[in-house]
Amino acid sequence: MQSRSTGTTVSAGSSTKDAIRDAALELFRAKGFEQTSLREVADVVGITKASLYYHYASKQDLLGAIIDPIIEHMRSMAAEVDGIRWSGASVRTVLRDYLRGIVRHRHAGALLLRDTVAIINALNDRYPDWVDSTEQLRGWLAGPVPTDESKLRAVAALEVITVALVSTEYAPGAPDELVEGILLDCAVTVLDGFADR
Amino acid sequence: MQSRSTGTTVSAGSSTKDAIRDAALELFRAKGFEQTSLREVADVVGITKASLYYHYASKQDLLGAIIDPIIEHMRSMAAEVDGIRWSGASVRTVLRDYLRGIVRHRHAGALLLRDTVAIINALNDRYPDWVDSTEQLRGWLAGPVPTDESKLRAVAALEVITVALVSTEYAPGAPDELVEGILLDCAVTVLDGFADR
DNA sequence: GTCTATATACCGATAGAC
DNA sequence: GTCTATCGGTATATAGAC
Repeated sequence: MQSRSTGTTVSAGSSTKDAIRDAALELFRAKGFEQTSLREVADVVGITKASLYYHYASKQDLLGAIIDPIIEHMRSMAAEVDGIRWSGASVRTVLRDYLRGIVRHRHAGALLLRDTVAIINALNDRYPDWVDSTEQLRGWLAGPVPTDESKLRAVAALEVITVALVSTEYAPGAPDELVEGILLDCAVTVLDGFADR
Repeated sequence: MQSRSTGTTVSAGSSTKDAIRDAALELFRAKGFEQTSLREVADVVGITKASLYYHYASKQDLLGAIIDPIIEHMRSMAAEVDGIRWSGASVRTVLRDYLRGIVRHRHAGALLLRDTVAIINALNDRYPDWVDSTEQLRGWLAGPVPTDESKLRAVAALEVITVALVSTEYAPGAPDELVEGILLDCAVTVLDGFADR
């Protein structure tokens, strides 16, 4: 659909469309979605705003290209959890899988975490059931007989997971395996109320 | 500076200036700071946009009136921590005080948490050293000899504390004392790596 | 203190030439 | 696929009457 064409220097082996997406992610993360104009994105890429519209039909489309993968990950986790019996072991497995996906989509996740209001406002037409997904996962983690305490611990555990999104800022040298191990331990501990190692 | 004047019916025992601040906080929380226009705020209060500018010199001024108290709390915690020797007991005390302040400024805190990028962008002139404050608290919590693990655990512990900002959404019936007790336990546990109760 | 009216600027999006 | 030019809308902020 997109010919590799002649050896133009848009970006190392990447199309203009991808270059726009990458530049937008960087700017959205630094300045926020609403605070970033498409003119600024186009300037970074080296094209005009009108050219950008050739590749993306709207600003929401561009945001969708960035956010889609991590939203899909969250949605699939919520669906998967529906058929899993709650237990100490399955809780750890679910949190581990969730954490791994978060790490994989780290950059988009950091945007989603820090600019939640603007992004949800812009994309609640595209993802009408995203809030329900997060709610479902939270409810499952709180256990079959939720109490105020187990609900709060579930929220706290998910909050701990999100630290993976910004781990490179605070522990730049730590490899992903270490980050995943520590945060999974923290999240499980928060849910249980005591460590099980 | 602001005469109580005659008994006008601006709001129950409150000035117009306060009514503007309260309406703005509610709208900013629901729609985000940048997504909320001063015209909308003025409409809720029942005045025009021009009248609003009589009370607040700019949109940033209005945001500052909302955010100032919690920023000041964070700054004072960071300053206080500078003279405290790090220990298991002092860590718990600091986290408890921090958590109590967060609960006290819950509404402004929830705005700050969910619209971080927009708010920091709007107010980084007014609070040039706010990021340093949070960094200082985080560094102290990580202990006298920080490792990648202790740094990550410090970030995670502070992240757990922020759950207090949205606790009323997920555990509406829980009293503040219960919320504070649970979250303090979670945060301390995350920092230690095992419970100490 | 509140109003109407307006200045100024930028935004997202489109039209149409090349 | 990229450009120039522009439309329609809305935003913050101000001027000046009452």
